[in-house]
Formats: sequence, C-alpha cells, structure tokens
Amino acid sequence: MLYQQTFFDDEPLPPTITELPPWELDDLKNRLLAKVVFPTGYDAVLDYLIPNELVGKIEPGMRVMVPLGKGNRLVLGYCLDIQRCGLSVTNIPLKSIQSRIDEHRLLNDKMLELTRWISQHYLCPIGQVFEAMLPAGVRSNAGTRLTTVLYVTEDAEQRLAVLRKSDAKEKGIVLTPKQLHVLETLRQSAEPLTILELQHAAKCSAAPINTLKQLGLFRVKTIRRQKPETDILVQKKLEIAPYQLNSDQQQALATILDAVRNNRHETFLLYGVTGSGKTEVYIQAIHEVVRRKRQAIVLVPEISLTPQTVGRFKSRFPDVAVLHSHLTDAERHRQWTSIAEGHVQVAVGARSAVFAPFPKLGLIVIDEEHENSFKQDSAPRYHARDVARKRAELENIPLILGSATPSLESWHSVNPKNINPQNISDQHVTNSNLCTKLVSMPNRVKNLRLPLVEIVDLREEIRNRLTRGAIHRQLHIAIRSALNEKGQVILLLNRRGFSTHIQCPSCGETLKCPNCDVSLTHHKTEEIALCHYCDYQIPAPTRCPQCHFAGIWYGGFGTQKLETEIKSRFPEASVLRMDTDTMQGHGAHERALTQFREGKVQILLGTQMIAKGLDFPNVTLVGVINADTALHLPDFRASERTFHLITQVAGRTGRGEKGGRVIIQTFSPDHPAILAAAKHDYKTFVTQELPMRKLLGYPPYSKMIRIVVRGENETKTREFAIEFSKRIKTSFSSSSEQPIPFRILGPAPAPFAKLRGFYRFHIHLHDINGERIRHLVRSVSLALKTPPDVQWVLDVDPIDML
DNA sequence: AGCACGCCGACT
DNA sequence: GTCGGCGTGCTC
Repeated sequence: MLYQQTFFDDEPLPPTITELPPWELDDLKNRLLAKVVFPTGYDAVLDYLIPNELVGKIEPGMRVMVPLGKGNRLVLGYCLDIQRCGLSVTNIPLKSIQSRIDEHRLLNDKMLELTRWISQHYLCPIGQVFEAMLPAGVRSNAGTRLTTVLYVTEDAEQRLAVLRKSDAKEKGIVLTPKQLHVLETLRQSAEPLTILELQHAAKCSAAPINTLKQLGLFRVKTIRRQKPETDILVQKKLEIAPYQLNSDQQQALATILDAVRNNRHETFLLYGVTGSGKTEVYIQAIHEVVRRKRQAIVLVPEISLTPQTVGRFKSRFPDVAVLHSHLTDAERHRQWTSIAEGHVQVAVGARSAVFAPFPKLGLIVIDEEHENSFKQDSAPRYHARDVARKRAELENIPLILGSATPSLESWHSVNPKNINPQNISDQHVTNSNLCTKLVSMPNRVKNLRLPLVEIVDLREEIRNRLTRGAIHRQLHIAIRSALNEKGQVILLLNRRGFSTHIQCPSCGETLKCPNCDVSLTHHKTEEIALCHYCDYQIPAPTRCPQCHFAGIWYGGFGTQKLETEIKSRFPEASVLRMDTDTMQGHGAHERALTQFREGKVQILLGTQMIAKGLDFPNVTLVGVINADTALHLPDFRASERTFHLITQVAGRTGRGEKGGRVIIQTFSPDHPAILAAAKHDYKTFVTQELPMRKLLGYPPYSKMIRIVVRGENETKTREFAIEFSKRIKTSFSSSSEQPIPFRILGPAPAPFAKLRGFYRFHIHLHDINGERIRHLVRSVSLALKTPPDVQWVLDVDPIDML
C-alpha cells in the first residue's frame, strides 16, 4: 500500500484536512470511502469517496467506475471494502466514485477473502485474481439485455381511492373491468413484467396498460434481465436405486459424513485404488450435503469432463451445473447466476469451478487430485487444490481429495507419522491447517482384482533385433489373444505425430523449429514438419535442408506411426486414435468414447488423454508403448509423473468379468517408479520417493518459487536473470539472521531454452518457509526495473519446470 | 496499463 | 523560436 494509514484519532491530521472548519471535518469523518483495485495496469488499493447518491448502494464485491490519474479517465475497479473516512485520512484529496456497475455483489465476504489469499500466495495483482474468478460472460453480462418493465406502485390503493374522488366532473374515475383485471394481474405477479408479458398474462391489448400507466398506478423501470432460456430443460428421471457400498466405501463415507454433519472443516485424502468406487462415495457424501440444504463443488480434470463422469452426477441430482471449457459466454453466465441464486445443488467442472459462487457451500471434492491440470499456467498461477483447501477452510466445510495415486504434496500433508518431530523443517512446511485425514479404499469394487502387469525390457528386444516397430513380441501376442477373446485393447503412447525427429544421416543435422528449442515432428496426414509448441510448420522435406542429401531419416514413434503399424499388424481390427490432432471438434471426444463403448472399436490408441478415468469393463489389455517418455525429463517430478501415468493407464483394465492384463514396454525395467507402478504399489513408491525429495530439499519438503525470465535478446535476457538472482541473494542474506535452509538455483537456461522466439532462463528458489520467500521475491521484484524487451513471470508452487 | 510531464533534436 | 521524440513517474 502506497500511503500511510492513520490508526489513532490523536495523530495530527494532514494539512489539507486540518485547515477545514471543524463542522466540515466532522462531516468528512463520517463520509464513507471505498477501497478499490483495478483489473489491469496499476496494482494498488486506492481510496474513493462514496458520493451521497451512492451511499448504501455500493458494497464490497461490486464493480464501480472511478476517475483515475490526472486526466480523470474513467476506469473499472473492484470494490474490496468500505469503511468510514475518519480512520484512514490521507493527505491526498480523495476523488469520488463515478458510478456503480453491478446491482448485486459478485462476490461475498468469504470469496473476497479468498481473492486476497490468492493474490498474496501466488504473488499476483488482486485485480487479476478477480478477472480469473469471474467468468468473462459474467463480467460482460452476456446473454442479458436491458428491458423496460412495469410494476404496481406501492400506494396504488390510495391513488385509486384518490382517483375515484378526484375527477373534476365529480363522477370520479372508475376503472373498467378490463383495467381492474390488468391491475390485479400485475399485482399478483411475483416479478415486474414487460408490456408484452402483461398483455399476455392479462389477455389484453396495450390500451388498458397505457391508461393505468398514465393514471400513475403502474411505474416503469429499466432492469437487466437474462434472455429467456433457449433450451427447454427436460426433467430427467433420477436414479434412486440404492447403491450398495462395500465395507471400505461405507467406512470412508462414514468418516466424511461426520465432518459434513458437524459443519467442520477437514481435508480428507480419499486414497482408493483405480476402480475402488470413489465416485460413489463422493455422490453419497454430496447427497447428505444436499439434504442439509447446502451445495457442493466437484472438480475433475478437464479431460474427465466427459459424459461418462458428468452423466453419473446428472443422473443422481436434479440440478447439476456442468462447467465445460466450451460453454458460450451467455451459457456460462446463466450457469453462474443460477449457482449464485441457489438453484443448483452440484457444480461439476474443471479448475475454475472452484470459484462457483454457491450461497451455502457444503463440500468440495477434487477427483484425481494429483492431476497437474489443476494448476493454472497463466496468472494467477493458482492450484485449484490449494485454493479449494483455503476456500473449504474459510467456509468451514470438508474437502475431499480423491486419487489412486495421490500427489506427494497431499500424501505428505497426511498423518503425523510422516512427520519426524525432531525435524524443524517438517514442522515449518506442514502447518496445522494443512493436516489431512487419510481415508483408504485398498480394494476394487465387486472384489475385482487389479490387473497383472508385465514388463518388457526394450533393451533386450533391440539388442536381439527382435522387432522392427513399436510393438514388441510379447505385446503383439497379447493384443492378438485379447482380440481373439473379443476383448478391447488400450495402447498408450504419449507422443503425437508420426515421427518425433527428422535427421540427416549424412550431415547429422536435426530439423529444429526456428522459434523454439525443440525438434519438429513429422505429421504424415498433412505431410508437414510441425513444432508442437508454436505451430510453426513446413512441408515435410525429402532432402536435408542443410546438405541436400536425399535420404533424410524420419525417426521416433508418435501415435500416427503407431496407428499405421497396428493397422498393418491387425488388419481385421478397427482402430481409433485419440490425440489432440484427432480430437479437434466439439464432441469429438464423446463420439470416440461412444464408439469404443459400443464395441465398434477394438483397439483404442492415444496419448495421455486415454489414460485417465475411462471405465470400460471389456478392456482386457492395456499396452504402454514406451513408459520412459516422461522419465528422463529434467524435472524432479519426472518419476512421480511416470508412476501416475502408468498406474492410471493400468487401472483402465480388469474392470469386468474377463479380468485384464497390462504390458509395459520400457528401456528402464529396473526403475523404481516403473517397478512400483507394475505392482500397483503406491506406498512403496512413496516410501522411496519421499526420502529422495527430502534429501534434495524439494517439495513437499520445501516451498518453491520459479522465476522465468524471457526475452528476444539472449544476452539481455540472461543478464537480467543474473541481476534478478543477485538481488534475491543480497536481499536474503541481509534479511535473514541465520543460514536456514534456503536455496537459489540458477539462473540457468530453461529446459526449453527458447520458445516462440523468446530465450528463457529460470531461477529456482527453495525455502522451508513459504511465507519468507514470497515476501522476499515480492519485495525484490517490486524494486526491480525491467528492461523494456525483457519479461518475467513468478510461479509460486510451480508444477511445470520446462 | 495509460497518461502527463520533461528535456533534447529537426523543422517553419 | 516551436513541434514532437519517447524516457520517467504517478495514479486515491
């Protein structure tokens, strides 16, 4: 904040104020002022006087227009708070709010508090947080229009009486029966009506309405109203058949319900293996919430927002809002409004649904809580799991984090048995409100067994030249027999395109993107070489662009090449490829999964979008073409990612009578993450991985901030990054009394050293005390002057390190 | 982010 | 002498 607040009445008032005569001073002290912030540009909280005509009409959480700067240009601001003038008089004469934008608050007190928390935690201007919390359609009032409506004046009876006596010719005005009917119709109406609506309701022409208007019995006003619904809501039949929970599920539910019934904030980590029936536990917990006249939010990864998941909720609750990424602004606005008005019981959506404006929230569920898509990759770079935790704490309600492979952060926040009381750093990181209760569901429903996983050592296969192509002997045989037994197959290859690199065998030149530090991928359908980061493309070359050698080599496997290979190996099977390239249009995802469910497709292959959440009982085989794609990335979470991916995809099979098996092809058959995934053994994975993290001082044993500096000029960018890190170092050593675990790594070129024409350097900060580095980085970055052609980004609790 | 102010170079 | 370049600093 840029000004000094005066907290005590006896402090001398600034000159401009003291010069005022006492009565005006008193007057001023009783005026109201609003704390206002701006969505873009200037990041500060400014005070504005509330003019008399707006007193009582402006509340925190509304938007206002205010004059800003020397030219007093009108800009939009968000009102954060309202207070009496007296306690925070500045020596700058205050300007007044020009007008109010919203009639109703967009955010209640708890949501405003959440906004503040996000802004402070993620080091993001608070105005930007507002913009992220409120959908664009809500801010623009999409799907509404101004209409003129009629209402009956409150003193209509008196006016009527007066009218009856007041006519100059002593007869008194007598309303016709038609007019009386119209008057009564509007009086009965719960809401004001337009002329047309009233005509319709009273079955009359415009004439009697106009007469009543002229007599002063009707008033008109202009209000903003939602356009009438275009789609007719079909009242669906709810499934109310009792779902029998197994004993694990019952126990989990009972634990959660205890918190629901006592309105207690508590975080539950619902750790249940794939197929253990977590969704049914969520649904029954939400039933209790709804019974208690409260509402619930269910967050799922965007990719799971398929009809399959959504359908389960829709079939169990009468009013479910589904917050897809491809709703129109008007649809989203309507959803938001009905959520805010309490017409909706459950909101299912991706990340941003954590901001659903329920009037009385009772529970938040995060399904697949380990998924990285819960972290937003633009400002404010919030993690929906952590925001949900804060929101649940503010609302005093329970939070359920569900996963078969919990994030190490969530797992570590669990039980005190993970916390060694001797170690101070643990206590620092795991503060009390982050304590999580573990609820386990170690068995699949209906006593189904987890599939058997076999590992194929690719080194062996290559050494012995056993196969050309991506499918090795064991997997080939397994696919064959799965097809023979009328089972379905899922094949995972986490790489798009046909060939993943294009290289000249003569001069060794690899085809790279001119804007990015990555290889171009060959896409066969369009015969192009494509950059997956900036979409740069050129026709696929037949000669080396460097030395013009004719035999340029296309190497590496992508999903397109895999599809070709599968089709030639199993010509009789129908194959479907799912990746970003084939899943373009709306509903493409849904159509593909329907085909697979109906058995029209025997082999489904694709990138990680096929690894999560799918539940098809006839899948008897899952093949992982190359388990190592994410394993060797320069990212401390590489093992964890690999473990998640393999465990999740393995869980797609063995969900029916026929059972299932999984085959993992890998060059690292001894890697602990792969071995643990093969045994579905989360706990072994964690007990290996957590000590490593601890040893290296990585999260969850430290809090991290990543600074990415980028610019078109490599040298200037690097120099600025160095300057940035120097200042942090200086600031740290001057602010801290003792050398407590704090580390600064870099600057170093980011793993993608160049993207879209920008050179990128990053700095990593680790500290056991998150609050401390946040403050440090904030103060350093505020004091820093950035060269015009260099930009930087702060990422608090980063997920992406590339 | 905008917008005004300010202090040096090429114009009528 | 003035018009205008965009560097610098401020916004209740």
